[in-house]
Formats: sequence, C-alpha cells, structure tokens
Amino acid sequence: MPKSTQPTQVKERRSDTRERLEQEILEAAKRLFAVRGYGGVSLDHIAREVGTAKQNLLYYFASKEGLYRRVLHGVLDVWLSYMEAITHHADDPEMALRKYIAGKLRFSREHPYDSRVYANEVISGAPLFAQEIRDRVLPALQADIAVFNRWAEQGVCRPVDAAHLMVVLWASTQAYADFASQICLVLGKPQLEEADFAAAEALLVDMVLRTVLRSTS
Amino acid sequence: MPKSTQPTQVKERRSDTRERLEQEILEAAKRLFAVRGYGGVSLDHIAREVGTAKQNLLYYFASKEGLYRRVLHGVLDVWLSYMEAITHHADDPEMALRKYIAGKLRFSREHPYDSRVYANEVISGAPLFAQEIRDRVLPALQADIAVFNRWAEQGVCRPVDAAHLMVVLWASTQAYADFASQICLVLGKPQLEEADFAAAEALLVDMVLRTVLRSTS
DNA sequence: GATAAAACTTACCAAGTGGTAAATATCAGT
DNA sequence: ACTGATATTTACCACTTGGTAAGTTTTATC
Repeated sequence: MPKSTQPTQVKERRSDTRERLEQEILEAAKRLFAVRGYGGVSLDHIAREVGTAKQNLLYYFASKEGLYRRVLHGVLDVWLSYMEAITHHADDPEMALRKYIAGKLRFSREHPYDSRVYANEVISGAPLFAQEIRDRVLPALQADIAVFNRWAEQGVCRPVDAAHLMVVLWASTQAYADFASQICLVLGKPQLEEADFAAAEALLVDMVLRTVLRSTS
Repeated sequence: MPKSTQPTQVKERRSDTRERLEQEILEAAKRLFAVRGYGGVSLDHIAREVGTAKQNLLYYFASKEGLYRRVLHGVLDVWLSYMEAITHHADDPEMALRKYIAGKLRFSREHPYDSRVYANEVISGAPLFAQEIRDRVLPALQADIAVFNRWAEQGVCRPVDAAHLMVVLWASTQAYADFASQICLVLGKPQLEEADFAAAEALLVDMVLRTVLRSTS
C-alpha cells in the first residue's frame, strides 16, 4: 500500500504540513526562549527539538531574530486574548477587577512559556518589544486607568493610583508563571496546582477590593 | 616623575589591585548577565567591559559558570542584606510590614541589576540557585510565615494566606526593578524616579494593611 | 508521466565560543 | 640586583554560532 489514501490516515495536504511544522517550530522556539532567553538558544537547538535541520528552519524563517520576532508577536496575541479589559465592565468595578485578575491568572496557568518570554524580553529592556507594547498594550491599559479615574470621580471607588495598581496586579499574576519555581520552593511542592491558583486569586481579589471599593458594610 | 609615589596618588598595593579588578569583573558580569542572561553573555564581552582580555578573566575565575556562581552568590548577599525580616518586629504587624515593603523596594531601587539576575535565574528554573535559595532564603521566609500564623491565632491580624501574601509582596516590589522598562512605558517617563517608588510603597502598604489588619476604626 | 514549484539536505563559511598552555611582564621581599 | 610569586599577554585549540549556496527529493498540477 504505497500511496493509497487510507480512510484511517488521510495524508495531509502540503500547505497543512507547512503550517503545522511552522507552528511546531514556533512552539519549540517559544519554550526554549522562555527558559534560556534569546542569547541562550541556538537555531540548531530549536531545529533538533522539532526533528529537522537548522538549514530547514532557516527556510521557514529568514533569520534568528525574525523567528524571535514572530514568537514575540504570537506571545502578545495570546496575552491580549486573555486580557479581560476593565473597560468591558465599566459600570461594575468589583466585577471588572475580579474578571481582570482571573483572566491574568488563567494566562499564567495556561501559558507559562508565553509569560516567561514576555518577562525575559521586558527584563532585557524590551529592545524589540517596546514598539509593539506601545501600539497594542498601552492603549488598552490607559483606557483601563481612565476608567479607574472616572470611578474615583463618581465616588464609586476610592481614589487609588491606578497605574501602580495595575503594576501590582500585573506583577503578582505574572509571578505565578515566571517565578513558579520559586513559589514551588516556598509552598514545598514540585509544581503549582489548581488550588494554588485559586488561593492566589482569592487573596488578590480580596486585597484589591479592600483597597479599591468604598466600604459599604 | 617616573615612580615617585606622590601624596596625591598613592600607588595601591598589589593585593588591593587584585581585589578591585575582581570586583570590577563581578560588577560588569552582573550587569551583563542581568540584561542578557547567562547564555547571552560571552567572557570576551565581560572582559572588554572591564578593559582586559578574556584569558586574564579566566585567570581570576576558573570558568564562566564559576564566575556566574560567584555573581549569584553576591546577588543573594545583597538581597538578604535588604531583607527586613518580619520576625524583627514580631510584636507589631503594621511596623513589620511597612519595613518589609520599604526594604524590598529600596533593594529594587538601589540594586536593579541584582534583582534582574535573580529574576533571570528563577525564570529559567533556578538550575544553580535552587540549593542556595533552599538554604538561605527559605528558612527566613518560613519564619516570616510562622509569625503571620501566630498573629492570626492571637487575633492580632486577619487569617490571611501568608505564603501567597509573600508572593504578592515579592513580585510587586521586584517588578519595580525587573520590569522597569514596562512601568516606564505605562507612566510615560524615561526612567523611574524616587516619587514613583514612594507612590508604589504607599499603595502597597495601603493594600497590605487593609488586607491584614483588623479594622480598628 | 512530464514539469515546475515547494520542501528538505549537503556542503560550506567566517566569526565567535569557552578553555588551555606557554611565554612574558610586573612586583614584593631579600 | 636577585628571585620567586603574581599578573597579564600571546598563541592556540576544537567546537559552535548564524547564515549562504547549491544540490536533491518530494509533491501538486497538467
């Protein structure tokens, strides 16, 4: 049975193969960049991970930096897709903050490698990321901050420093992906479980609501 | 005036020279490792930074990994020296938390490179750091957590999840060093100033005290 | 089944990597 | 001034790096 397309295993079309391998490369690159940083990963390294040769990898991506940029772009796509923008619940501070924290923690749980790539890039001063952050992240963030200020004006919530509050939320949620190894040491377990994320969410929500909401009790 | 030791510029002793160059190497290595990670920095790179040759650097430090370990060790020294342990104010939760937050933020402000080296190492799974963290950091941290639990038992403060609270504090304060470039983008300024750290401290203290203290008003 | 495009391999390359060995320069103590 | 230790440079080394060029195989379309 040399080439008969069996019903059990349909041969995939060429364009599909291409797309799949391209995705595999991007995934492998992401994992490696996440852990060892841009300079700590070689094309050979990535190629071996997906079972092909470095030169073939350069057939798919013109250069190492090009590949890295594609990874960064994908990371930001995922990041933004988990961004429950506060503006979506502009009339309900509590709901908005709950959803925001939950979304960012879910991102850390479901996409730890994306989170780490992001972190690595920011730590090294975001040489390639800065423009994209300016274009795609900042507007959303500033909209969120504006919502906070409006809430404060209307007396719906206390007048907090919205920018720094966002930093705290960003850093705390991100930590459960980036610094997982350290948190595991503290908690004395080999890896984070769902319960840990739930506990983190409960604490963060509690902290933020206590800080932001006017006490209604 | 060939060799006359002038009073204005006393020739330093050899052992002093050695120690000074060794420190210069460690400092340069720290800065570079902080920004580009272990794999992104070459010995040549470091050597040029301090104005010597790679081979001379290998005369001072037996290997790249050895140098990196020394950097890590030094980073942890600094880190611990800023650690206002909560146990030092075991009878005053508010004071303890204020000092703790202030200390960690001061570390981020005064030693951003140390903070980033630490972060890089943890993100990559702390392959070399884990043991040292276990030995030197964890005991202090667990003591702090124990103090929290005692406070909760005595009814001095609310029963919070101390471990996760420490994570939030750690992540939030560390962010002002590691993710400074991102925070600058958000704040719309080229670099963080003292006022920004003061604002961060005020917010963090406010959040934590609201969460931890029993309302006494 | 021929054909051309697409996918992959082989063969290179110059530059850089961490590291070693030996020669040379500098210096402190006599 | 001599000497032994300390410090630095020169000369290498095998290996890896990102990247190029040309060949070879595979595949879709006619």
